[in-house]
Amino acid sequence: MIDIRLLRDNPDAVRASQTARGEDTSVVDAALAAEARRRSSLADFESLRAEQKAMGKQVAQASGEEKAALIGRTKELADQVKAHQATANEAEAELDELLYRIPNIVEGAPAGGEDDFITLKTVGTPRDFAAEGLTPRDHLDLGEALGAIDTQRGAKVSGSRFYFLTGVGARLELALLNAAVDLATAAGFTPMITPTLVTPDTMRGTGFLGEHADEVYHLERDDLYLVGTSEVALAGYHGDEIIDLSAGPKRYAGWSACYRREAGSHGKDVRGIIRVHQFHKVEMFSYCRPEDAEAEHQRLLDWEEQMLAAVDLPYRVIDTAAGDLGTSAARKFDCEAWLPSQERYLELTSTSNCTTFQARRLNVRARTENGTQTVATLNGTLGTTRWLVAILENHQQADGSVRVPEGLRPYLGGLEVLEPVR
RNA sequence: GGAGACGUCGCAUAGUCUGGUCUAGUGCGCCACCCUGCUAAGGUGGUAACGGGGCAACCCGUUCGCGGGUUCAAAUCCCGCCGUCUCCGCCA
Repeated sequence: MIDIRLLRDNPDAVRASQTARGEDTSVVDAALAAEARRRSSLADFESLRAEQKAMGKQVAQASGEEKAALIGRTKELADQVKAHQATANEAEAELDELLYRIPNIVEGAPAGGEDDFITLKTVGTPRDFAAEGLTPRDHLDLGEALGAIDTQRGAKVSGSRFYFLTGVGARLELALLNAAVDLATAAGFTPMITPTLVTPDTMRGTGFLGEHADEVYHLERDDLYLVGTSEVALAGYHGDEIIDLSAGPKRYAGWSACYRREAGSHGKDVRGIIRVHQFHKVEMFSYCRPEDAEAEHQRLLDWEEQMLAAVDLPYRVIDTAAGDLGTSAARKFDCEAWLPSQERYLELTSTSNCTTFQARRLNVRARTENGTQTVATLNGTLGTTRWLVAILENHQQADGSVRVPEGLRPYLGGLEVLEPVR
């Protein structure tokens, strides 16, 4: 939720943000009008309520006929109070509904849609397979030969977009995620294993029940949602709290399964484990003061790049365009690794600066010199199942084996090469 | 699944039976000042959040787990929900 004061003081900034995202600006005026209605109706209610309370005190002290007369008068007042309270509540709900439809204010992201990103840098050079006289095999070919990935049985057991990681595949994922947890721990993050089922309030607070509600699994009988990322649980972690940021940002590294319905992506990335309904992820999450958020965003990006370096992948960093930002994000950087089999870049990490947007709805504040202040939240990826795709493809060798990147070897008992089993 | 107890301003607790004197008391902690040659102890005052108004001092409203209801008036009475704990049952 955006800051109502910003809307009031500088509606043009909100309009500009909406325009950059390619979204409707009329909601801004509607929200302004609702805010004015809320304030006036609230003022009406409050003055009546004050009067009622004052008279209540007289009633308490009076007795006999005097009391009966007073009660007669206060009855009428009580009805008025009730009516005005109802009006004020309606105005409040109306404003809330409108505010909820305004995504976070864009901060520095390029305007436009999905294709209008800016490439900030490119790191490493994609292998020249042609020069090596090789046609790169895709991750599923490799994974099946290594006995690492089984999508056939995944589909048999759970349907399309499900898979088994088997043998060395399972070990490789654990190695990657453990390396991510270790990197995060060394950087001062608190490792966390989080709930993957959350309440509607938690899900709504993180902004995932807006436009992207279709992406989220919902358990009807229990009214719980399966999270698409541990960001959800970590954002809710300090919900309704006043936290202490005097010693710097609070940083958590969440390890969890993630669930996505992938509605609307039929026919896209159907092969292998690029786009699946369930995967694992280590996610960085940071609570910090709003004035520190931009610098923290850079730090998260830096840790992501350290992780990519550890698995030795060529990648580029892009500054996502406004129209491609999530509801909660003010700015987003993605790291995309080169995918040899498709000769394109594939998103491996994504770090968002949500400024105060999530924290406002979740009611997370910090104490400052002048009272409390809504904090900023940020998140970023340190490792996911999808990384295996890029690791297998980029480190494949002519004989079908796969070189284990240096950074993962300690997590695989020193194993240097994954050998085909057939 | 069954039964019971509980949920109050950072923590602990009073208040709920018997609605108005609750502007929610007290202790601890914390902050400021005072006193005391150190330390300990003591004294005085302050110490929730959110919203609205005001240059400001300050004023008003909301919040006693959440949501409804009764009433002129609800921390207090009624209903529903959530959470915590204890016991029983069932299952691993």
